[in-house]
Amino acid sequence: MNNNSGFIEKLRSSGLRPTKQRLEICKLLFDRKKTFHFTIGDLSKILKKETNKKISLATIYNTVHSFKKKGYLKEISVDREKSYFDTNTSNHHHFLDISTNELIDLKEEDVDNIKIKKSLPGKKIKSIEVLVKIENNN
Amino acid sequence: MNNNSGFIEKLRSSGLRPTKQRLEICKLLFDRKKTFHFTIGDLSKILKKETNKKISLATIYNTVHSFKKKGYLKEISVDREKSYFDTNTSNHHHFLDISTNELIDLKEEDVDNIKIKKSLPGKKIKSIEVLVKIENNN
DNA sequence: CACTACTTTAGAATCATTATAAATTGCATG
DNA sequence: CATGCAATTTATAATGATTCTAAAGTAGTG
Ligand SMILES: [Mn+2]
Ligand SMILES: [Mn+2]
Ligand SMILES: [Zn+2]
Ligand SMILES: [Zn+2]
Repeated sequence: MNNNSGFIEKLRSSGLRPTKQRLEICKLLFDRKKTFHFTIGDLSKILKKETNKKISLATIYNTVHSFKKKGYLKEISVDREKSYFDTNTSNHHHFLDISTNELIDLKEEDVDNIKIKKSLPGKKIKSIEVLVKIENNN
Repeated sequence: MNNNSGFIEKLRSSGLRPTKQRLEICKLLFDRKKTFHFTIGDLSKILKKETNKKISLATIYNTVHSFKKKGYLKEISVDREKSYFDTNTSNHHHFLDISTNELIDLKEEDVDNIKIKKSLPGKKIKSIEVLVKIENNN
């Protein structure tokens, strides 16, 4: 979908220099068809396996955080001891499979539109997200 | 609502000895009309202020975790860097005020019943919870 | 009172994340 | 393409919330 020079453009256009570390991480994160949900620990392991060049852990943290700041990643909090990042940055709902700890996107059409009948004075709604915890049958 | 001897009963009946530390924490957590959402840091501060006896931090952690295990508290993950506990242990929805970092319960009638139209083979739904992020108008 | 298991506690250990500061790299400029 | 500078990477140290440890204290039982 996105080729290497696509990523170079993307990074440049948001004021990030296209270093080889960032490009490596871009390829891993964004060169796929389905949403990718990961923790920084996951990402670090995958980078170790799938890459010959070694990227320092500090750089992985730095990169994920700058991608988040630029809006290329979204952080999802579903469990105290795991912080997930999501390549799908739109507002969307999730299954959380508590048997495997896996996050799965729900599509627009999988969930009825949600109406919140309460409002608080001086406050407006910024986002509405549903988390559906699932587990193995029996 | 719940008096001291009520708490003693409650603790005994779930196999927890009613120590003065636990009773102190019970009074603070459960002797109120509205749901209480707190972090362990919050709780620790409040205990320091509102109590003359000093309860060690380890005990606060121990107590909150055993109350959670016994089903008297529920843990809510809405932000990586804060883990909230909730005295409302039912499945329910929340506002999260991102201007103040405050969690607010939504009542049953505040949110339409949610239908999930997708299902995964071999998996069943355990809970459905909505998080509505709100912020100050302008 | 005496016994035992449970609980509390101070302090140490852990571990994910962040900070630091020196070395390296991208890139603009001439 | 050589130079200069800011951005970036990196190894390492620091941080801080949580958990662990093991010793001292306490509740319940008879
Ligand atoms: Mn958890
Ligand atoms: Mn956050
Ligand atoms: Zn997602
Ligand atoms: Zn609540």
